[in-house]
Amino acid sequence: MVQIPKTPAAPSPAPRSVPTSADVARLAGVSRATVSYVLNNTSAVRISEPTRRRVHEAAKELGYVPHAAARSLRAGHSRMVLMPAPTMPVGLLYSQFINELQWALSRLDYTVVQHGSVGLRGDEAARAWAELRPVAVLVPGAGLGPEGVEVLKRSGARAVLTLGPEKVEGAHALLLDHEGVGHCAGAHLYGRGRRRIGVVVPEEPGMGVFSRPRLEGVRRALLGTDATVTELPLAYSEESAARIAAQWRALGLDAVFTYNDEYAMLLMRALQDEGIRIPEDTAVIGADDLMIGRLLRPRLSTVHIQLPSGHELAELVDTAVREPGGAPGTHELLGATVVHRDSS
Amino acid sequence: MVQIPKTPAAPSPAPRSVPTSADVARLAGVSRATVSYVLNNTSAVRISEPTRRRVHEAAKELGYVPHAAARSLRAGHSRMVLMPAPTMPVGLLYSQFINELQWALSRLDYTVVQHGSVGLRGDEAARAWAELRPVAVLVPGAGLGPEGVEVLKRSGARAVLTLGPEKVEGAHALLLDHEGVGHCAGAHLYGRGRRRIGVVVPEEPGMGVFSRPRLEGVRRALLGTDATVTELPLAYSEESAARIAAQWRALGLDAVFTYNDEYAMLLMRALQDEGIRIPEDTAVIGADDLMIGRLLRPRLSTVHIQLPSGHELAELVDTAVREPGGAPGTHELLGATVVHRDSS
DNA sequence: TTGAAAGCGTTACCAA
DNA sequence: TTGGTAACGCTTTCAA
Repeated sequence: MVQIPKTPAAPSPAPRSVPTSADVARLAGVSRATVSYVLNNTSAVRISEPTRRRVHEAAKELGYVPHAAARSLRAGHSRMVLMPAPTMPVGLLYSQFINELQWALSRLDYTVVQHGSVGLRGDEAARAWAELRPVAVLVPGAGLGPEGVEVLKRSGARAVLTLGPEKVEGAHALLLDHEGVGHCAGAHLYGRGRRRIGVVVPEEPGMGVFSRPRLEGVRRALLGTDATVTELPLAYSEESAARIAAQWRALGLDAVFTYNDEYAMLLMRALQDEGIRIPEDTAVIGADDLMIGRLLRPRLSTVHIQLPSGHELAELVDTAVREPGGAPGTHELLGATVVHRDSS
Repeated sequence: MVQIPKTPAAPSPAPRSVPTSADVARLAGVSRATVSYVLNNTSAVRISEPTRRRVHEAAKELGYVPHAAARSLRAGHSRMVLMPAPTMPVGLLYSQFINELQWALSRLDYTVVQHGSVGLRGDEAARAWAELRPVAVLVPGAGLGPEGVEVLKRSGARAVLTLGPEKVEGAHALLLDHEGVGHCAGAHLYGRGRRRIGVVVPEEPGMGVFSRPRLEGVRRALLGTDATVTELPLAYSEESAARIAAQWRALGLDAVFTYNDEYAMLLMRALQDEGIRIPEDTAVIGADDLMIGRLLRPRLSTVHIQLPSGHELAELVDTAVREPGGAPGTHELLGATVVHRDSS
């Protein structure tokens, strides 16, 4: 490898300034306008075939790539759909959903961008997003308040969608019914004859928005029955699971809802290592219906959450963008159903 | 909820056009320049305290958010670091790494953005990224060719880093030594006395770039020995795993390297369901050192990959941005080490 | 301490 | 069929 001293007489072409449409125009011997017409296939004007070719060749030769910022500045809008990048490791279910959504939105000619907003609280994050002037913002989880929505709309976002446990004023909300997930699990365990029911509450910060409603759902399902609910704080580590498992017999629980399948795997392992039999001594049910649940022995019962398909959600975004007047309060409740396997 | 007919006399303020710095200036009774000075804390110029206050108040009242595109258009550069969003579900290891990286880059005042480039092949993707004029591009995995790098650099990217199995001309490369991972695994199994060694090759499209070098690494480790290597095509589904497990005794293997821990879990389960004892009949080793490996019984041996810390990588990006001349060929080799548990 | 004006790269209108 | 030109929102130099 040749080390380059001071003078950039490198083998690779010297770092020229980046080519603009003006450069293309100059090289092709036409005006900037013509370049724009050709490269955008503008149908309103007809450009002669030889000219088109010259423009295309010039563009290719220079390695011209249009400047998105300039374009959207001129146009007054962009086709960017912004989502915050997940700030914590996210399950398979959700990451598949994201991919599907990105694909569907690309088909509709949107550019999907995940903004790495770490360490930004609520409104700061909203402002950071707003600087990019996205045409739509899709926020999973909680954390966006009504003020945030307002900031985004004021800065030109034609649609703000939330996908989370609670409705946010001014935004289209897709309600993930975490409370319903808990309710499902609780009702299922009760129906299987269990009465002393534990509920795992992850200790990882930020999970509270999801875990609390799930817990409440269990409580509601068991309201007015003779069943009891016991909270089980659990960190995602073997030590934490072992600690709980060691007290298990003392706790006297005959069932546990583990928040999700990943925590289920963690806890089941610890329980089995303690000699607790599943489901005879303790029934276990998870949530999210991940692949690992099917691979556990006994196979894990779980609560399946009916996420919208990426395609549906993409359509929803597109509609909201095209008709910003359309009842911003619309919301859909996403269902939960039990998948009964062998662990309960 | 009030349905809005035609006239947008909504309860929420009518969708005014988005406020610009000119609007702020008008409301505060100053010039646009002054607004810019105040909001950017420009030190070269001293603005009286009362004026500052008026500007800040006006900005807050209008909900003004600066327009990033206009700013970077004028400035001639941005602080955006672009990464392609992962196109397939990604392990815990990697997603934690991404988070750490995003955090570290934010600390250095970069905006991190993951671009959802689905269905775009190599150079198309590079062009799409180039339109956003990122100051740096970080590409995990394969798929970016030298032409792509050239496009990005020509459009002003001051640093292009790849994090993958092979070096790309013109880019800083962090080499993930997949071949070394396979070599580790192969050497380990051989050292444990195994001689008929299977290697799982995921059938999912796009994994070939990673799985092939891992396979080759095993081959190299066993070169010149009496051990044999058998390729085992496996899809990430229970059926596929069951199919392989059914033929297992006929295959006569005494060890298997499962590409990673997730495939290990899948295959181990199928083998155990067939009554194959691990590690007595067949030793198993995975890779990536995921949490699930510790939860399997027997505990899974695995190959740990030494990823750079997010902080280190962020520094590397920053350096590359500030000194674009700095030997674009630099590369680091990231090590792999065996974590020996009970499955081998 | 503040204001006027130029210019970043694009596109769209109007004139040639 | 093509070219000139203004405008998008912002920063910055120069002048007042």
